[in-house]
Amino acid sequence: MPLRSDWSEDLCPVRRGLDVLGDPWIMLIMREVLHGRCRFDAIRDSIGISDAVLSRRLRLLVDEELLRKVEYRADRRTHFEYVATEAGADLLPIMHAVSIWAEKHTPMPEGGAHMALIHETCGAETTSADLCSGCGEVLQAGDVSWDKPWKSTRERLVGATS
Amino acid sequence: MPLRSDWSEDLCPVRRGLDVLGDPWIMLIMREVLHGRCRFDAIRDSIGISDAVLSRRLRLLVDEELLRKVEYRADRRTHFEYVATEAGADLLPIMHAVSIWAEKHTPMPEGGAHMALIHETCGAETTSADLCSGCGEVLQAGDVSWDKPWKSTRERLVGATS
DNA sequence: GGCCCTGACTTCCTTGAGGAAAGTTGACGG
DNA sequence: CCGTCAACTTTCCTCAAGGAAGTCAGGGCC
Repeated sequence: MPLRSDWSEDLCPVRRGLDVLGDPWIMLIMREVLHGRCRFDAIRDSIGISDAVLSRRLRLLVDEELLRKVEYRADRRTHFEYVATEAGADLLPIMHAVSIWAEKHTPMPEGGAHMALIHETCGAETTSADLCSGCGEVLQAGDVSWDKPWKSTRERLVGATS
Repeated sequence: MPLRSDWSEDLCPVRRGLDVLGDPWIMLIMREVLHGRCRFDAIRDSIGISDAVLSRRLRLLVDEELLRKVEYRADRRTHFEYVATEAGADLLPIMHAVSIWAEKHTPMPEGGAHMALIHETCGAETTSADLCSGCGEVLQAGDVSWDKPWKSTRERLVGATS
């Protein structure tokens, strides 16, 4: 992102993190992948990003090892999909923190509703970003569902694949 | 940020949050303010941002009510400083989450060191973003210090001011 | 009163990011 | 062997983000 300097070598971890995460698309793409929407079209249609930008971001994310590109067969054809690495799945607490902050501090739009973060292991809703506020366990992508009442869905996230 | 669409009305809280936070400068500016570097010059010199960009971002942050601009007198002059609102101080868990992620998943540069997040209320280092992993209390900006060994500082953050 | 200083912005110019649409590649399937 | 589909990649255009330099408004000093 050359409109600003490179922060990947910065001593402060916040800045190093923002070097990758300080882009609004990155987090949205990772959210889709953690929701199991792993294919190019699925991601594009779901977040409303242009082909060119999505393509660039996916390459960046693979380079940075937040995603891995894998082949698989379906409909008797070879497809590609993107799966989260451990680094990618570990963005979960950041997404939770953003979500909790936004629910508290941005106005709820018409037709919106509270999105509950469910720790499926214990069944409780968590109000904390990285430790389940119900049972105290560390939250992992594979153990969490996001309950979106406005879509009537409760989707369990997909964790990292080795 | 009109290079992309406006997400402030989006039903998904992650997207609403990223509408404000999906910019690398925002978080850095807020970090400086929470560290007590509240004046224009102090922020600029500390994060290496140009005057124009800083000025725009500060206005945005005041509009969005993450910061409040206040006058104060020092050196027999009237100065301005920016202080965090509650919404601003509540970015703390996001910063912590980013910091924890970056320490785990980005390479530590030459001369870097682990930045410990200290919950001054109980004295323990926390490894969780929003609940102290030592005592379980909710982490508030005013109760946390960031220990940066590479600068030999341990700075206590400034919380929200009503 | 004139002059300089510092802090806090604006103005202006260049560059590069975002997006629409068209082109490309490599299987398949008919 | 031709069309199709997924998954990009490229091209081109526009617009806005970033940054250097200029501006302005107190305040102090002589």
